[in-house]
Amino acid sequence: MIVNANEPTARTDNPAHALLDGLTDPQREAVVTTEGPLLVLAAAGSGKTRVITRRIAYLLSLGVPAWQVLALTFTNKAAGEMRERVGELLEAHPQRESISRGLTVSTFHALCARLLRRYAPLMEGRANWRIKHDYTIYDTNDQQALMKTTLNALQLSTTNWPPRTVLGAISNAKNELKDAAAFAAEADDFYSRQIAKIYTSYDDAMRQANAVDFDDLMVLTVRLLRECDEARDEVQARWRYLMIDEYQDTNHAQFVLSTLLVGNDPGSPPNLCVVGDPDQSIYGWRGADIANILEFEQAYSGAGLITLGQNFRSTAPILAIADHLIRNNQQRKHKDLFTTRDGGEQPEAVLCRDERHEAGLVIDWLKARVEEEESLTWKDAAIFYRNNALSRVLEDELRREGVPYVIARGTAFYQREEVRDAIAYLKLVANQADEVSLLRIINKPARKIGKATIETLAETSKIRGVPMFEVLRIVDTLDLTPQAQRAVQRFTETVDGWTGHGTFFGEGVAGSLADLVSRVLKQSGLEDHYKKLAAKSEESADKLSNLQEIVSSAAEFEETYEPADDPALAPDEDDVPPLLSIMRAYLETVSLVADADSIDPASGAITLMTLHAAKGLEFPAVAIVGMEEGLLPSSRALESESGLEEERRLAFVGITRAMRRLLMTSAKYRTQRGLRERMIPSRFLDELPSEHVRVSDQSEESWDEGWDDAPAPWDEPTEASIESARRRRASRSSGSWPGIEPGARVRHPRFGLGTIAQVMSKGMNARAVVEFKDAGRKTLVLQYANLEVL
DNA sequence: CTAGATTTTATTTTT
DNA sequence: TAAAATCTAG
Repeated sequence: MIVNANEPTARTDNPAHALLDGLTDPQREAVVTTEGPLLVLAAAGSGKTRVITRRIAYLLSLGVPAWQVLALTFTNKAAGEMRERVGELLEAHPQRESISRGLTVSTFHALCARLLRRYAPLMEGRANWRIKHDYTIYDTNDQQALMKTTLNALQLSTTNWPPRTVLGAISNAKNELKDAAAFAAEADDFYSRQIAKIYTSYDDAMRQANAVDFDDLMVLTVRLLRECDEARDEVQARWRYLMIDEYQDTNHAQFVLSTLLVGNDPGSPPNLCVVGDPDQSIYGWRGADIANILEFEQAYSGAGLITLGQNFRSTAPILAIADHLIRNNQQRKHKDLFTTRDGGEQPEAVLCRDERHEAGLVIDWLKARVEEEESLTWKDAAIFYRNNALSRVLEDELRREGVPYVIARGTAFYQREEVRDAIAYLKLVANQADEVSLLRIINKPARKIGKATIETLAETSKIRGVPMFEVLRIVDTLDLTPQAQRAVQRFTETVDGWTGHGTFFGEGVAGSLADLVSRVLKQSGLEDHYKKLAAKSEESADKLSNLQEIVSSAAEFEETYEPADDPALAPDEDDVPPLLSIMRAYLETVSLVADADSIDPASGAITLMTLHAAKGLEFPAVAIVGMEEGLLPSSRALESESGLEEERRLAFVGITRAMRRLLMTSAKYRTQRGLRERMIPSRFLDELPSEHVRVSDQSEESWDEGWDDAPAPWDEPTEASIESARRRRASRSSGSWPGIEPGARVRHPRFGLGTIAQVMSKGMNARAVVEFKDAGRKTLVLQYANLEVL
């Protein structure tokens, strides 16, 4: 099946050498070069994972103690997979249990979270050290909530200072290891001075809440290892071999972190092996610095370089179009991609009518592939898209057709309102300084602590510099109505009941995590709240069952949880109640889940995911939808050349996931946030070599089937229609629909002249019943957005 | 203070 | 379209 250009290594009796079986020369080289810094440039599909896992197994079989080996990835899924595959490779080994004990395979973020838990006490009391060992991790939503309060306190409007934008600027600074003071020192214009001010206040609020964001995990660990000799010495004495996967996605902070973990003493160069592919760098927007990989050899003197160029994954035509596409990137060092898998079907590109047509077509295509090829099943098929919003139509259609599918959205469960509420209660129990969580749930469900009361509490907390929860305890001294004071007191008593007044011991305190969770759900009133509503709406019934699911998830976590007996990773928790320590571990895990983590290759279903989540995976049959200007490349990325090139790499990543069959689609019209728009096929489709792609235009087929309010395909956009679309959009955002009332004459792009018979709804997505005399007196319910008033 | 209705606004990718 | 913000009636 796979014909290897290089002759495979001969099998020997040495178990270590069995690990080299079936590897090409450069692959084998990468496995056995265990000492010193090494850069492995691994092209898409070149057996990168294979090399890393064999390398780890090889090290262990040579007698390197597992606890000296550290492998870092970006997702939990990648880490789990790596651990599993190393285990499989060692299956034959006589002492496989003992030689792999203590091996650390982790994500950057989880490793940092652990190191901070462990060593934070050593840093407490140092100037500006922000956190204690019982800190909370804030996710994007928490960050935004805190940023909103921060901006509010600074009297800055969220219109001029959008929280996302401000947080983005701060995140960039943190990725460069610039703290608020350093940022302020460099700020030489109004805008950056303002950001510096916000950055300072935000960090202040984070300190107050004893919380860190994702970037802080890196920043604070770097500071810890730089300033605390004890921590650094322990860590460096321990991990002697470090491997980093997807190195092209590391940012500056992660670069510095990796040198701190293993040291970079010219006298004894570190055993640091990094694996990556500049052509698959797709996280530039998150601060990934491609210089890390390009300048690796300068950063580590004497570093080795191995290039893996042979592709074992895709057929020749697929590889040919990927190669052709990526050659359009100017900022790139050319790399030869080659395969020995000759033959294979041509990739296809199809122009569809609209997103529904596209969804149906893609599903039909995948169905046909599965029917045609015996060895193909649903689980071998995947659909990729640029943004999550594009999955909706696909999901609808898949459900309608009864095709099994899974969607890679590991975070979805924890993003639900009711689940976030429950987690917020737990976070508050774990860290009472956590103001974001407190504010989230203090009046949820409603317990008569209203806006005015909360404002007084928050203000008092600000003025006195006391955590808000402490203010709740002295509510009787504040100028509030007796009712409000009672309500607040009852709330504090409830929370104190869960924590046993901070002791986590005694009567009424939960005995297990699951027990605590179910108490919290009951006594907070959250459960009752949804129980009451469950009979009325399906949504509430769902929410109720989600709450139950948290209890099960906690129980499951508890069952599989083993406290690390690892000196560098286990927090010093002799005097910490077990319940508290397991809850912290649970909250940490929950905070660090990623979408890609939920992908289960064993499920018998089509996988749907974003192009970003697809990196590192492969599927026999792949469809990429929404290959349109403004989508892929995304309109945001079009602002810069480097942005465009990153989009091209994203397309490259998508294409190179495909092993045998590939379909790319674009739609002529697409409804985005309720507005139907004319789309232009992606420039990336034009950049593909025509001799290797089968292109077809199906956008004008079977028009009578789809009787919706779409513009007719033969209506090419004219200046006038573009202008009227612009006006419609403008009037839509201002919320007014001039002249739309019963009797008004209107024109619809597909159905022509008509009269409004009845107004169904007003506002932004207003609809009306319109009668069309010309089209056989048809009466249709249409969106105002598509009507032109005459 | 609460709950629901109404209006406004924002849209990429994620640890 | 969907989420967030704002308004309104009880």
